[in-house]
Amino acid sequence: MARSAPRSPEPGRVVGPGFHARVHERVRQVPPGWVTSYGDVAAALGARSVARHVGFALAALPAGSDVPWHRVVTARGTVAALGSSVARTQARRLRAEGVRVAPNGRVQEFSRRRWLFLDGTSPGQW
DNA sequence: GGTTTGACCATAA
DNA sequence: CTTATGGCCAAAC
Repeated sequence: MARSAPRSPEPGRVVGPGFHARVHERVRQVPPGWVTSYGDVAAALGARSVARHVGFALAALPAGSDVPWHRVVTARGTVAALGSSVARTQARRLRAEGVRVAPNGRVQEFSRRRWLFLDGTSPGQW
């Protein structure tokens, strides 16, 4: 049988083997010009409480990845880790898509640009 | 195979 | 507004 089939988390659990891959897949669904939050991605995967792990999964992305990680901000609509090199890259890439980001990292009209993953399966629901 | 490293969120005071 | 706390664990080294 499959000697290294895509592992899945144990029943009742959201995080587990392959978690990073599932996070990346979700983030790929966010269209240009839209943003979402770590917690929203976590909720789409089944549990808001794992928002932190979504951050971990994005931090683990290799440079040059096709995952649009820059479209993921905090639940308060601000760029995370402000001041860091990734934050500056993120703000630049967002502005390039027409998303206005204030100098303090706040995404303007965040609630209006927030992508909600309504197309996906989210057991957790809102 | 144990240790290290990570970009969060809700709530309370 | 700030600080603290509990929730959460894979992947790379």
